Amino acid sequence: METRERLVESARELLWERGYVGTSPKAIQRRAQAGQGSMYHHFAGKRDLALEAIRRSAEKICAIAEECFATDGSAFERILSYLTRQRQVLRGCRLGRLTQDPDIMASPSLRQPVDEAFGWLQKRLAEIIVQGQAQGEFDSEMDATEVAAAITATVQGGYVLAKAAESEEPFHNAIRGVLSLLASRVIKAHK
Amino acid sequence: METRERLVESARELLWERGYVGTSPKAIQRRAQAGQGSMYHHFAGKRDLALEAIRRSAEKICAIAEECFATDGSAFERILSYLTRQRQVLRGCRLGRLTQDPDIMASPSLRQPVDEAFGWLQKRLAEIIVQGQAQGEFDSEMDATEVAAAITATVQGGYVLAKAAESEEPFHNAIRGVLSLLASRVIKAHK
DNA sequence: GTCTATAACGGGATAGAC
DNA sequence: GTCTATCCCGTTATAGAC
Repeated sequence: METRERLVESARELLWERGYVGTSPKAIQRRAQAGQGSMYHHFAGKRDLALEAIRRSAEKICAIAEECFATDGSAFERILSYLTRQRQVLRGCRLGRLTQDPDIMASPSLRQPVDEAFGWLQKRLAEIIVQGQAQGEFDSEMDATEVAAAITATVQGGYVLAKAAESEEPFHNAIRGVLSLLASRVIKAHK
Repeated sequence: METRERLVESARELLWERGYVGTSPKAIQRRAQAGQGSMYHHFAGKRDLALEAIRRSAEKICAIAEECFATDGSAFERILSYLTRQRQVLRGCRLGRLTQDPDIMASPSLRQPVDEAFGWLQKRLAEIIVQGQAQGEFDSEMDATEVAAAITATVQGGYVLAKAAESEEPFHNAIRGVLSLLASRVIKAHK
């Protein structure tokens, strides 16, 4: 891997592990096995490198989610596929953790990719719910936007509870909980 | 307010705003209008002061939740009271944000109060759900532990989504979403 | 109890040689 | 492109005077 690429990947890992405030350029360089000079040659500074790392993480997260959504199956099954996909629960969400970082939130350009990814995710889930309703699978009384937000929030909150407990259990409990609630809005008569 | 007390309250505010890694002793002193010497007289160091601040925040959060839970009303109404209580949504959760802090998670003593508070919250919600089931209010098929985790996670995740969007909307959407899902498990025949 | 001085260290970046 | 030297500042204390 070239130096530039190693720098971005190292930044992605450290942002995940320690956040923006907790990550120093020096730490990124060490992990990437690159010198000071290399980093400041390829990037204007810490912020610039972080921006690229965050953008890439946001793209990947959306791509992985879309893989789950694009499977064929009922709307419920597609949501199930997303909620039960493999995750490194105890490491948390690469994007969610950035929302707790004061420097990220203070910088519109750094916050933007995070905002867009969560916005896209909720919109996509809402679309799937609406499709399910159109096909008579889901109770049409359900507010798609609200339920989509609840699902997205459960995942993010699940990570928080898992970290607090240093255990994956509360995460999986939360996912099963929201899935069971959602399952009860599936129309029984549906095929 | 005495100096010691001002230091703890300042630490609470700064931990909320900037987290542990992002908060320096100097910043706490400035906010508390206390000198270096005062801080190191009353506390062994940054960690020691943070521990007291975190413990206090955990206690307060549990106390506020219990106020909501202790109101009379159905199980659903008590949960509703908790979920719709006044919150400073865009500032996030004092405890949830700490789970994203590498230094907090690396220190058992700093993590403990956070862990206990979330554990207590989930246990308490599960109890209320079980009570609701015993009284024929909630569908008895529901797994109380899982739904309690889902509710707790929705709140925490709602904060994350709100911060990302710099808007309270996704938080309130998520809360309404989980409430509507929960409402559909209330037995209609119940008085 | 509170103050100031001091210190060792790391963060974040610039400059210029190679 | 990458390296080393250098810089200024903030962090997290400790020491001792008042």
